[in-house]
Formats: sequence, structure tokens, C-alpha cells
Amino acid sequence: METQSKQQLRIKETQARLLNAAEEVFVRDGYESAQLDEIAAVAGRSKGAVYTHFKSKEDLFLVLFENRTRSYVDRLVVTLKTCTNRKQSLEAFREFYVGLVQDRMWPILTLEFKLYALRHPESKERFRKAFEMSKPTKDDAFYEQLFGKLTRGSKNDTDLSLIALGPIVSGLILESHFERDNLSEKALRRILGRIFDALFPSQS
Amino acid sequence: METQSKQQLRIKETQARLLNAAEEVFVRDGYESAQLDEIAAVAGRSKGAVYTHFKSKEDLFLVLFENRTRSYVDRLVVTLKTCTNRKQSLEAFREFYVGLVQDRMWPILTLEFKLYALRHPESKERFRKAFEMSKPTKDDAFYEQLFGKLTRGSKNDTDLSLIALGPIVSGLILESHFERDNLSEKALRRILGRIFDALFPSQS
Amino acid sequence: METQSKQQLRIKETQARLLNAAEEVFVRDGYESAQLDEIAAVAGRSKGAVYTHFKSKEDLFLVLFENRTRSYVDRLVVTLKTCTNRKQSLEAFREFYVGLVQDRMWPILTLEFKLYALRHPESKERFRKAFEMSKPTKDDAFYEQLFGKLTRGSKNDTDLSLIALGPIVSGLILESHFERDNLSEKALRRILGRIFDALFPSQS
Amino acid sequence: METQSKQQLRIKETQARLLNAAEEVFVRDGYESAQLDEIAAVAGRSKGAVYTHFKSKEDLFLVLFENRTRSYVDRLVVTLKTCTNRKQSLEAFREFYVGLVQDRMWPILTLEFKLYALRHPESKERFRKAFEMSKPTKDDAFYEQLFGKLTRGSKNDTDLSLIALGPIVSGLILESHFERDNLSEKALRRILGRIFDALFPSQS
DNA sequence: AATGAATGAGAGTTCATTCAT
DNA sequence: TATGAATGAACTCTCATTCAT
Repeated sequence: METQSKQQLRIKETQARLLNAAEEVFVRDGYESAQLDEIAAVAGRSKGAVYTHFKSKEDLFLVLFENRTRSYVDRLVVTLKTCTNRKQSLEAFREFYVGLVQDRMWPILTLEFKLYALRHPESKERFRKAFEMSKPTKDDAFYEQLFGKLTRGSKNDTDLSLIALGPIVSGLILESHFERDNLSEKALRRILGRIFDALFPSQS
Repeated sequence: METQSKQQLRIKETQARLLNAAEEVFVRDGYESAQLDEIAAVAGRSKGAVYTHFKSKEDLFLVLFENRTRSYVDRLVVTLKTCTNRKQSLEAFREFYVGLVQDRMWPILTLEFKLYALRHPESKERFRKAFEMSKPTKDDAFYEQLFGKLTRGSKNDTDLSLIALGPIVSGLILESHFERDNLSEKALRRILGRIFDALFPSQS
Repeated sequence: METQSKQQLRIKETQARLLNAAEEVFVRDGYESAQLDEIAAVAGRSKGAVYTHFKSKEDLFLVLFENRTRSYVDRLVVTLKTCTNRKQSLEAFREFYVGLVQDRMWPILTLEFKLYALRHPESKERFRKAFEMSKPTKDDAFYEQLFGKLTRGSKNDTDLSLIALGPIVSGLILESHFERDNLSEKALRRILGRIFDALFPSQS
Repeated sequence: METQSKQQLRIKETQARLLNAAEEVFVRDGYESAQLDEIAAVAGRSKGAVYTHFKSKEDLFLVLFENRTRSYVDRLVVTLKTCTNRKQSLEAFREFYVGLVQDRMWPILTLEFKLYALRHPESKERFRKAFEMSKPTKDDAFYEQLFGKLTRGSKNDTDLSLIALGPIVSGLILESHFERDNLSEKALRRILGRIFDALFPSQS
């Protein structure tokens, strides 16, 4: 049993190492240019190990996406769970959203995923499921917690705004890589805050 | 003269065909997956013809970017030139910007270019020049035409907002490919309009 | 251990097969016209296998040269080691040299190597080292074994003659491919013998 | 008529330029690596011009070989024609032969031609003819002028020696490119002289 | 589970050759 | 005669994937 779990641990560790390495290399080089060899090397494993744990390069890419999306959602859920009223919730949501700018890599990889999905209809279904998952606010409870009961019209607008949040962050983070001076983290926070406030006007 | 220009015409035509084909294929498949063979075929030319006119696949990519960026800027400049007062100018600018949603492909390719630039520091300089060019409002005349003389603080904010416009459109257009229902062209216009107004509040 | 060496054996075999195939094809077609595809096929391996073992076509070419040069030198060294006096040594050396005419391919490949080296200064250093190695008589012991202690003047002449031997054989072997009738193996031996005797007159 | 001959002159000049350029580039890069583009550029013409004057790259190569061989033979013939007795003739022949070392390029190209011929049986016939031509001493008159009437046995040896001369020079010149120090022009002359004397002992 | 030799399809690039002008 | 745009076959090298160990 002991050895079993040791085995299990090693497996988990290898998978984790590979996923971390994959994230690093996919962000750095893009999906097509990323080499399994390189990912394995960064993970301290050999190319063959990738195939022990993942069906293919694409599978690794997708599992990575699913994993990271899940953990992103989890973080948001945890954050919202601690809130006790609507104002606090919205404020926490705003802060969570604006805080995304700290990670300069994940939004890049998100773009990579979406471009990939766009171009590989075969994989679209799997992506769709993960994309779906990435909208925790589709959960009615959270939805209401944040926005209360809305009229159909304003619900539509709110939905739109929710959908728009992620892409806007991604676009801005990408741009920030070319505008270190103008788009500092601080500037990003300010502009995202402004956009957030425009999209989700505090119901006064 | 006649023969000369006939030759010249054919050359120009080939280049135009190749660039159009390149745009189509690069958008559809992404830079890495795009095949020169396919581009040539779409252009009704042979693979070798690409190399008569461009140094490499990368060069074709970059020339395409430079060309299209130039024409985008030209269109904006023409638009702004017809305006006679500030309000009209800003309105035209808003309309131009919101109208970008009609082109569902170019913003995708713009993301492709930026991701490429991010990953190929060797080519960064060439991209930087073209990126620079894509900000016509850096031109003082236009700048003043749109925003008047601004205090340092609000000038900074305005600059930020100008930089943010493009990336936001790109991010949203990409997302719209996965959200045909929610992110219809109409919805995109509405949300972009709202963001624009938040970023450039009519100086009242 | 067993499995290890089985692996190792297969690797060694592949390398040997590739080198043999390379020799055959490089001689037959020349460096530039030789195709990796063909070499791999002759070796009973796939094109990719070449790249598992060699960095590039050029690397394969150079490793082949180094290998074969080493074995040529080894053979000469072994031959000379069995001799017990100067006369016998010189006789053995003569026989070795004249006997080179039996191999109608290696001298051709040697020309190919030298022409290649001449035209690729980048690789010159690697060639130079192997060329250097191909002069075992630079070893003082062998030198004295063959020629005794020489005055400076006659040492110079002897060095010259040593350097000249190889190129002369190569030139003649190449010519013999066009003069099957006149330059039979027998004729080659006779003429090489005469030249040898002129270059290394038996110290009487 | 005047214009005619002007035309003719231009044609001749272009051909001469192309042949000179071809020699330079073929020597420098080898047949396979030599580019028609480069040859044309060196000749101050365009690639197309090559095809106006020569059927193909191979044809240019062969015409070059035929031309240069002819002029080499012509020079030898002229030299021998001035001689009035056997001793003088042989001496002139020796001097001509030893003097070949001055041209460090043509012997290289000769090797290139022979290697090419070896590998392209289709072209062998054309080469054979030119090779044949390059043995002026096959002409009975010259033969006798140099060597007198010989017995069958010594005639055979003499023929062998005549055939061997060229290849030996080529081999040594090639080697001299790697042995600037040891194989100076002076050293080459000395060693070639010695070999000549061994191959053609002054009939005493 | 992990390794890495081997496979082989595939892609960018080169370059001799053609041909309209 | 000369040009150079266009062709397209050919070739090196890459890299995801497989598989024996």
C-alpha cells in the first residue's frame, strides 16, 4: 500500500511537472512551435513520458486548458463564497477580475487556446465544455448573488458584459507586452476598473 | 512604356494576389500551420512565386501586416480629415472604432501578429515600427482635433484608452467566434460603444 | 547489462550501417548529389535515423572521413609495427602505399573530402585535424624507423615526398576510371612503384 | 556589315564573360553548388543570358572544359613546335609540365570535371572526346619528336607516364591548398621535376 | 512508468529551366 | 540578345508519434 501510494505520488508528480512545463513552453512558443521534447526536458522527463500520461500533444494542451480553467473557476468560487451581501460580492468580483492582470502569461495562453479552438473544429466540443465551465456566473446562485434578479433586458446586458470580461483582459495583457511603459500593471488595473464599472454600473 | 507597365502590372497583380491569399490562409490556419503551398494555390501562383516576391514565409507575413496596417491607418485618417469640429471628430472616431466589428478576420490576424511578435524578438523591431504606425492619433494634429488640449493627467488617461481600443476589439471579435448567439454584431457594437464612452467621456 | 548491451549493439549497428551506406553513396554520387534518403535506404534505415546519429549531412560526411582516416592510419601503424629493421620498414611502407591502388573508391572520396574542405572554410578546422592524423609518419618513432636520422635538407625532401604520396594515388586512381585499359591495377602498381622509388631512393 | 560584326562582337564578348565567370565560380564552389545566377552576375549578365548561349548548366560546364582543354593543348603544341631536337623538346615538355603548378585553379577544375564525368555516364562520351584531345602527344609526330622510336615495351611505359602526368599535377595542386608551407610553388616544382625525371629518364 | 532510437509525413526553401516581353 | 518573373521538382531537416526494452 505504501509503495502503491508512492507510485501514485510519482505519477501525480510527473503529470504536474509535465503540465507546468507545458504551460511554460506553450506560452513561450505557442502551440505549434512548442516541442514535446522541450516540454519534457523542462519537466525533467523524457519525451516518452509525455505519451505515458497524455494521448497526444493536443491532448496535453487540452488537459492543461481544462485544469487551469478549473482552478481559475475554483478560485473565483472560493472568493465569492466568502461574501455576504451583493455589494461585497460585486466588489470582490471586480477585484478578482482586475487582479487578473497580475498573471501576464495565462491570458496569453487563453488566446492561444481560443485561436486553436477556432481552427480545429474537431476539438471544438472539448473546448466548448471547458469554456462553458469558465463561466461560473452561469450558476444561478452566483448570478443572483452578484446581480440580484434582473429584468430580461438588463440580464442580457449583464450576460454580454460577463462574456466580454475575459477577452478584454486577454487583449489588454497581450498589448501590455508591447507597451511596458504605458500599460504598466497599475495602468492596466485602472483601465480595467473603468471598463468594469461601465459594464457593471453599481445599481444605485 | 506600354510593355514596361504591362510587366509592372503583372508583378503588382501577383503581389496583390499573394498578399490576399496570405491573409486568407494565415487567418484561417494561423501563421505556423499556414502552408506556402496553399497560399500560392489560393493566389493562383506556384510556391516558387512567393519567393520571387518575398524573402521568406516570415517576410510575407510581415509585409502583409505592414500593408494592412497602413491601409487601416489611411482609412482612419481619411475619415478624420472630413470632420470639421471636435464633437464630429470624436463621433467619427467612435463610429470607426465600433465599426471594426464588421471585419471578423483582421482582428484575429492582429492577435496572430502580436503573438508572433511576442515570440520572435528578432522581428520585434519591424513589428514595432508597424505597430507605431497603427496609432495615427500619435499625430499631434489629430490628437488635438479629437481631444483638444488636455492636462497631463487626462492626457495620460486618453493615451491609455487609445492604446486599449485595438486589443479590446481583437479580444471581443475572437470571443464572438465562440458566442455567435450572445456576441452578435449588434451586441458587439453595443458593448464596444459602452466601453468607448467610458474611455472617452464626452467632455461636457 | 544484457539489455543495455543489446540496445548499445543496435545503436552501433545502425551507425555502422549508415556510415557504410554513406561511403557508398558519397563515392557514387558525390557529396552534393548524395541524398540522405538514398543513404538511409541503403543502410536499411529511415531518413530520420540519420538525424538520430548525426547532426546533419555534413556531420555524417565528416564523421565518415574521420572514421575512415583513423582506420587507414591504424592499418599502416600495424603494418609498420611488425617490421624490425629499416629496409624492411621501407619495403613494407612501399608495399602499403602501392597497395592502395586496390581500393578504387576511397581515394575518390578523399578527393571529394578535400574539395569540400577547400570550399567550406567553416569546416576546415575539423578536416585539418583529421588530415593531420592521416600522417602517422609525423610520429618521430616511425619517421626514424623508416628514414633514420636525416640531415635537414634531405628531411625536407622526405617530408615533401610523404605529403605527395596520397594526392598522387588519388589522382591516378581517378584517372584510372577513365583509362581502364592503360591504367590497369598492374600498371598503376608499376608506375606508383617507380614514383615511390624516385621519391624515396634506397639510401645506399 | 559593320553592325553585324558589332553584334558578333557582343555575342563573343558575352560568351567569353560567361565562360570566365563560370570558371571562377565552378572552381570556387564546385559544379553542384555553383549557381547560374552567380555566374551570370559575375559575368555582368543575367541568368537568362546563360540560356541564350548554352543549352544548360551542364552544357556550360562542358563547353568550358572543351575550351580550356583546347587552349591548354594549343599552348603545348606551340611550345613544342619551336623545338628543333629531341633533347630540347623533352626539356620544353618538362618545363611546360612543371610550369603547370603556376595555375592553382585549373587543375582543381579538372578534378571537378573528372569526378563529374565519372558520375554522369550520359555525358561521358563528350568528356571522352575532350579528354582524348588533351593528349597531344598521341599525335605521332610529337610523340616521335619527344621520345624517338621506341620499342613496344618502353612505348607502353612512356604512354603510362604521359597519362599519369596530369592526374599527378592535379592531386598535388589540390594538396598544396592545404599545405601552403610545405607545398610552396617552389617545392611543387622540385617534386614534379623529380617525378618527371623518374617517368621519363633521359635516354642516355 | 520511463527512455530514446526509429519512423516518416511534411514543410520551407533552393535553383535550373522556361517563356513572355 | 537579354531580362527576370514564374515554375515545380527536389532536398534537407523537423518533430509528433511509436515501440522495444
